[in-house]
Amino acid sequence: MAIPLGTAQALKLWHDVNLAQVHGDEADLSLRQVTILLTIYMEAPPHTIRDLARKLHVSKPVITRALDSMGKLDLVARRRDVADRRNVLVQRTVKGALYLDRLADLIGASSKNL
Amino acid sequence: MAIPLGTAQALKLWHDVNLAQVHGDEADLSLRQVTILLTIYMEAPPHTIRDLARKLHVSKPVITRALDSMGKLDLVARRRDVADRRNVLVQRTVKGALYLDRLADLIGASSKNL
DNA sequence: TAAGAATGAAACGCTACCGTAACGATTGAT
DNA sequence: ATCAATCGTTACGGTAGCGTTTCATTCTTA
Repeated sequence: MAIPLGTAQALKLWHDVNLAQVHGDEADLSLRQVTILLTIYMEAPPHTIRDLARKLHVSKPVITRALDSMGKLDLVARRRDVADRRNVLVQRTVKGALYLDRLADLIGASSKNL
Repeated sequence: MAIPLGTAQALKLWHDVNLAQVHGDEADLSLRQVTILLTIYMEAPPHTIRDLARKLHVSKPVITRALDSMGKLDLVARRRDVADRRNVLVQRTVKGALYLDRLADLIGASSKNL
């Protein structure tokens, strides 16, 4: 982006995207959940519960529960680490990728009419 | 903004802002709540519960409860309409304006390092 | 191999949100 | 003057999130 967003533009962008999310039929995730989802998809694996908790400065149960919820929605998947069976590796799914694609589209589209 | 956001940029922006929100000590509002707050501050008054509900495509109790929560935080204020005492006019507050200022700053700052 | 550390999950109590339905207050119409 | 319509709120039952603490499993190391 060439020009950083001014106050009014930033708020309009935020408003438009949020409004579309509220309108839409998508499951609307909590702030923490989206952040976790984005971290999983934007940073390089492997992602363990502990790593995610540390990155987001939240407790491990927060991550576990968020993965429970998003797992039910097929947005992420869990897998035991075969090397160290204490670890759980969080993995991406097709539905999760699609979800973020749509989110990105929404942001991109909203950014066009500022 | 001169150049609309690409997929990776959009998601990075979203991630960074959300992460800052999760880290921060601010009360993190729900998706609906922020949307309501933004609507109140960006669109011209008067704002009634019914209008807000219609704009966001949600039921009136959702608005009432969101105003309850945000009212406790002094982010918005309620006032009876003197002309038609059935109506409640939703009004802005200093704290609400500051909250959105900080949000806008966050978005603006994040938009700089894309 | 036995003791300890580390990991993720489960349990517990709490708070808060949602959708639907019912309600009191106020206004407008007949 | 009533009766119906409108407005916002409250009540109810249900779901889901949070923080903290506790637990079972697995690995490490002494």
